Amino acid sequence: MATVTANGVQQENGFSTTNSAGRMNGLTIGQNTIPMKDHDAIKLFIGQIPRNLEEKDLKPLFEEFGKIYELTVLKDRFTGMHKGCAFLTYCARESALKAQSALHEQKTLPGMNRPIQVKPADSEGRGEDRKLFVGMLGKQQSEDDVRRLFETFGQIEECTVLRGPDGASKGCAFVKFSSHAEAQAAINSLHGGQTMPGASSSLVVKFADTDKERTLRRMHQMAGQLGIFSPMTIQFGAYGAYSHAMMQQQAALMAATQGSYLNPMAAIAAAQMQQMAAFNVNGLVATPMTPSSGTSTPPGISATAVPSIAAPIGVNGFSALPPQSNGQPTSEPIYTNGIHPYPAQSPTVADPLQQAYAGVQHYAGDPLSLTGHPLFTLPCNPPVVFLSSPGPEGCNLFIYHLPQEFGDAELMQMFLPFGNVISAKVFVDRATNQSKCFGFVSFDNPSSAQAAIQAMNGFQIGMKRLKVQLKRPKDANRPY
DNA sequence: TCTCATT
Repeated sequence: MATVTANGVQQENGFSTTNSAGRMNGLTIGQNTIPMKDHDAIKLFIGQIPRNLEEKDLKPLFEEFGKIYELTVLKDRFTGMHKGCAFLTYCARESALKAQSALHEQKTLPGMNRPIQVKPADSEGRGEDRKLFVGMLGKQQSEDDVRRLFETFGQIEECTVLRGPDGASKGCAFVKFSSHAEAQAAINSLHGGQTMPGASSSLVVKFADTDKERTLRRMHQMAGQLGIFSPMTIQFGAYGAYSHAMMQQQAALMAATQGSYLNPMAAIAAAQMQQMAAFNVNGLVATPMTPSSGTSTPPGISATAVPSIAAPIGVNGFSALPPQSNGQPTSEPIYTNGIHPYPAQSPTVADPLQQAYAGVQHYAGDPLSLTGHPLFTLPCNPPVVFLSSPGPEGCNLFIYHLPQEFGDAELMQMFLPFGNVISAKVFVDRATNQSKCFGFVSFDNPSSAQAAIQAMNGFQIGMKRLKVQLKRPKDANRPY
C-alpha cells in the first residue's frame, strides 16, 4: 500500500524518509512515522527548567522550532526526582540552532530566577579548555563590562557574572571563548594586571575548573559544612563520623549497585562519590580498616584509625596520607572503592538486643570501651517498647552500632538508597535523650531489606561497624 | 571567587 508523506511523495514500498535537507524527517511505515534525525543533529542540553514541568509541558515550547526527535527530562536515577534540566534533540540540526539562538538565556521560565539554558549537551563534544573563570571583579561590573574587558582577545561565546539569589554579583564570572588560544591570550594579558574598584586584590583570570576540580571543591565545601574541620569534630565528633559514614555508605552502595544516585536529602552527589571512589585509588581516603583478623592491631585503635577521620584536615578535606605513612604495609590490600570486606557476622559484637534487654552494655575486649568519648557512652537502660514494626516480615531491619549522633533522619538517609524506607527509628534514652546507638529501619519490601543488609552490615563508621540484620519477628522478641 | 542541572 502506498504511503503519502508530508512531502506529498508517494512511495510504493510503504517507507519514506527524508534527509537533513528535507522538510520532514521520519520513517513512515503504514500509518506510523518513526522520527528520524539528521546525522549531524545536535543534542541540546536544556537547563533552568521548573521542576514541575514534564516532557509534555515542554514540548510545545520547543516544537516551535522544529520537529522534536527526542525530549527527555532528566530524573534522578534513584529517586526519580526531576533534575531541572533536559535533553532535547530535534530531527533537524537547523531546528536546534534556531532554538538555541531564540531561547538560550532569552527567557526565564516561571519560578526560575535564571534564564533558560539551551546549548549543546556535554556529550556533543566541547572544549571546556576555553572557558575562563574571572575572579576579583567589582561587584558592580555587569556582563557587558566583563565582555568589554575580554572582547579584544577573541570571540566570546558566553559571558556570565555569577550572582547570588538576590541578583547581587559574587564578584566573579565565566567567560567562554571560541578557542583555547583566545582564552590563553586573555589570561596572559589580564590576570593580575589590574584591580577592579571594590575588589580586594587584582583581577584573577584563569581557566575554569574542570569537572574533577569542581567535584573536589564540592567535597571540600561539603566537608566544611559537615564540620569535619572543626576541632570539636575531629575527635569523632558528630558530623565527622556522619559524613564519613555517608561516604562509606555511598561507596558501598556504588559497589553494590554499580552506581546509584543518593537520595535528594543527601549532601553528597553520586558523581562525587564516584570521584571519591576514584580518589581512593590514589590513596586519598582509604579508611584504613583493619581486616577482622590477621593483624595484631585491634580495629579502631590502630595508628591508622584516628587519621581515618582526623585526616580530613588535609588540603582537599580527605585523608591525604601517603600510603606509606598510614601505618599499613603497602601489601595491605587497598580496595579501590574504599570498602574493605568484613564478615557479615561480626564476632566482636554480642547480640545487641540481648544486651539492651539485659540493661548492660559491656564491651570487654572491644577497643571502643577504652575511651571516655561520648560516642562510646552506651545505653544502660533497656529499650522501653517496640511499638511499631510497620513493614511486613522480612522488611524490618535492626541496626546496631550507630554513631551516637545519628538520629532518625540520618538513619533514614543512610538506608534510603536501598529502597522505600517506611520508617526509621533510632532508640533514645528517655532520661538523657541520647541515642542508644541502635534503631530500626523498615522497608516496603524484603529485597530492599536484603540489599541494605548486604551493603551495610559490617560497615565501618568511625571506629564501629554497623550491625544490620533482620529484625526478629515480634513474638520472638518477647521474653515473657 | 568556580553557576545549575549533563542521560
